Parts: sequence; C-alpha cells; structure tokens
Amino acid sequence: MRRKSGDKEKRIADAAIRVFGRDGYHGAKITRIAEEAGVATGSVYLYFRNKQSILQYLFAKLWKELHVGFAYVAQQADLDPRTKVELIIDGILDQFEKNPSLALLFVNEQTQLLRDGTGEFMQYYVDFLQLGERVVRDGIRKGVFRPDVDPRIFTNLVFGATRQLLHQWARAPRQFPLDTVRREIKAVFFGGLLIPLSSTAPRA
Amino acid sequence: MRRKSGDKEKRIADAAIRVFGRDGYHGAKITRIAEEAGVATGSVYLYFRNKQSILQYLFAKLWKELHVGFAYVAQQADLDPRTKVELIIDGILDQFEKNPSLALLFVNEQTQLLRDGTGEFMQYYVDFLQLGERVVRDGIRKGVFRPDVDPRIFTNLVFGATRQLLHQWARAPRQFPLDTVRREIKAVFFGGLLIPLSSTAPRA
DNA sequence: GTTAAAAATGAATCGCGGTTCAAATGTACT
DNA sequence: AGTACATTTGAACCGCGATTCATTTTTAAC
Repeated sequence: MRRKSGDKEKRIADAAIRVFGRDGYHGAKITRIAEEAGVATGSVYLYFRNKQSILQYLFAKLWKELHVGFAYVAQQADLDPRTKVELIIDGILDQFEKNPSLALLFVNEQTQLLRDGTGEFMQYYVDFLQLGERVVRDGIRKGVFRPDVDPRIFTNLVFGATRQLLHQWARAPRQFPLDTVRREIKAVFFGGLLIPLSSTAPRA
Repeated sequence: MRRKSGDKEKRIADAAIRVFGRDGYHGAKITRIAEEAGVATGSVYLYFRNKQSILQYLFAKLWKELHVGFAYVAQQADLDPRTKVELIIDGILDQFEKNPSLALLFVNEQTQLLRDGTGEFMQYYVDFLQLGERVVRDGIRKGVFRPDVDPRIFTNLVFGATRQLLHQWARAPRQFPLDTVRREIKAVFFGGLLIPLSSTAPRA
C-alpha cells in the first residue's frame, strides 16, 4: 500500500487561492494551479471533484471561520452593541490582513457562487448577515443606535464598504494601510461624515 | 448598395446587458445575445470586434454618462458639499433605477475589466473617484465635514456600500426598495449609526 | 429591370482547457 | 527482493462556444 503524502490537499488549496485571486475564476487554469502546487495536473482531481468544487471548498472554509468568530461575538451578553460591531469589522479585516490573495478571491469571485445560490458557504453567508442585523437591532432597542436606521440595510452597507476597501487594499497595499482603513470605517459608520450641529466634539 | 438597418447595434447592446447581467460575462453566449437581439449570430461581429469589446463598450457608455453628471455637480460653486455628496449618490442610483440588469452588470463584471486595467472606461472611473475625493476635501476645508475623515477612503466607502446595495436590490427589488436604500445610505454616511451623546436629536 | 456592393445569415471551424485514464511509481507487508 | 495495491503522473481526449466565411438577401443607383 501507500499513503497520500498528506500536505498535497493544502498545497493545492493554497495555490488555488493565489491563482484564482490573480487570474480570476475563469482565467485560472487547472494546469497552472497544479504547477504552482508542485503537483501533476491529474492529482488535482484526486482531492477535488472539479474546478468549481475547489472554489466552493475555499469559500466554505473562509466563511466557516468568519462565522465562528461572529457567532462568538454576537452571543456575548455583556458586550455593548457598539463594541460588537467593531469586533465584527475587525474580524473580517483580520482574516485578510496576512493574505491579499484571499481578499481578492473573497471580493471578486463571490458572485460566481452566489449566481446559482448553492454551496455550503451560502448557509454561513446568510447567517452572517442575519447576525449583523440582530446586533444592530439590539443596539437600537438598547438606545445606543439611531432608531431610524434599517438593520438589514446597515449590515449591507458595512459589508459592501468593507469589501470595496479590501479590494483596493489587496490591489495596492501601500496606498491603503489596513490600520487606516480599519479606523476610518469605524469612524464613518459610527459618527458619520457631518460635524454634529450642537454638541461637544465627539471622538472618532 | 445597402444601409445598415440602424437599430441593430442598439438591439445587440441592450440584449448584451440582459444576458451579461443574467448569466455573467463568462456564462453569456454570443449566440444567446444574438438570439435575444433578434439577429443572426454572425451579425454581432459586424458591430463589435469581439465579446470583450461588447463589455468594454457597455462600461464606457455607462461611466461616461455617470461622469458627465458628476462633473456637472462637482463644479457648481454655489452648492454646499453635503448636497454635492447627495447628488452624486442620487446620480448613481438614478442610473440604475429603471434597469436592474444594468445594475447587475455594473456590480458583477467590473473586475473583469479592472483586471487588465485597460479600456476607455478606466479613465472615467478613476476620474470619478478623484472627483469624489475633491468634494469631500472641500467640505472639510469649509468646516462642514469632519477633518479626521480620509477623503479617498470615504469615497471608496460610499462607492462600495452603494454597489453592494445595488446588487441586493437588483437581485430582489421587492425586498430593497431603492427609495429606502437611497435614504438609508445618506442617513448613515452623514449622521452615522450612533446617537450623538450631547445634542438635540439630529435629523436623518 | 438589372446590376453592384454592402449587410446579414448561420453552419462549420478551430483552439482552448477541464477532465480522464492507462501507465508509472512508491510503500508496506511478507 | 517480490507482490499488491494505492497514489501519482501527464499526455490525450472531447465538448463547448467564440469566431469565421461562403452564401444569400436587401437596397440604391442607373
């Protein structure tokens, strides 16, 4: 007999992140992924059913990790809503901080999977959005957030804004330091753009 | 001799918007576009060099129109910065209000063109972002906007958030009425999520 | 009514790349 | 030091769909 070398699956997955991220799902060639993984073309099919399933696997893994973090934050009863929102934003950014390719994949190829609405990751994705809604709704109930904000729309606003900046950052990390991005997202979403009319200056 | 029937180019372009929007750039088949345009397959190539150039044409047209509106708004000396930002947001939403397919195209396939960084639309795109920055910077100088907001990041935040909601709206117009979206975007970006600590309740 | 040239057609072509599979290779056990 | 069987290989296969082009249709000029 003979045992699978063990790290091949991971090597293929990592290479796929880079190639999908660089060339896009359709531009990515299986042969290239195999090459970057240091593996024969056919070997890819020992670990994944087909091209599509590689992408599905990567997204399922990614969203599962994000989801775990969110669920943990959301259920903490002693955290105030504002901190929860901050931690969720941090959670997303932390996930990509060390891996620009993953960020590009995340931002660019999600539609690829969203289109047919299938796949394991879908469940985590909708769950995440609902979780965000609940946190906002909770904040409103506790009188910390504005009552005229629509929780579902707000969640999408934050998510969309974060995606866009993640994209810019991944394309040119120098021009968009993640720490600045992090700070600005929070500042804007919490405090808004306008200087309040009648109050002492609030902090960012 | 014989003259081109004249409306074929437009019929093809319109069909392309629908098919690209529905099936995505790579899922879209030329034969299908021709069919929906009521034209033979080969005719598509009388009006466009190839598939890619159809997408380029559509984006160039779209961004040109957006850009014209923005440039007009931005140069108005008598408008206050806040109104300018509002008008820019309105400009984007107006463009898609009557055409969900165009919105899907806009949101999903931009990366397709961004990837090789070429194409006529690129020029209008970067110009638009710079224009947004200038408006924000102007607002800060006039003391209307918070000075600690980074204009470039803010522009991307608004743009990303708008894209995401446009996407949700186009997928399910019922669940996300554009008027609500419009109002919420402005409310959040101007006023933020938090209830100000020491002030009379500000308006949305 | 005839002609000439452009416009339109759509079946055939052709290359690309995802997928397969017969052959080669490595490993454990005897 | 050989056998059995799982893993690995990569060249060949095959379908799909963008693009082409020989043929047909339309129109304008005479």
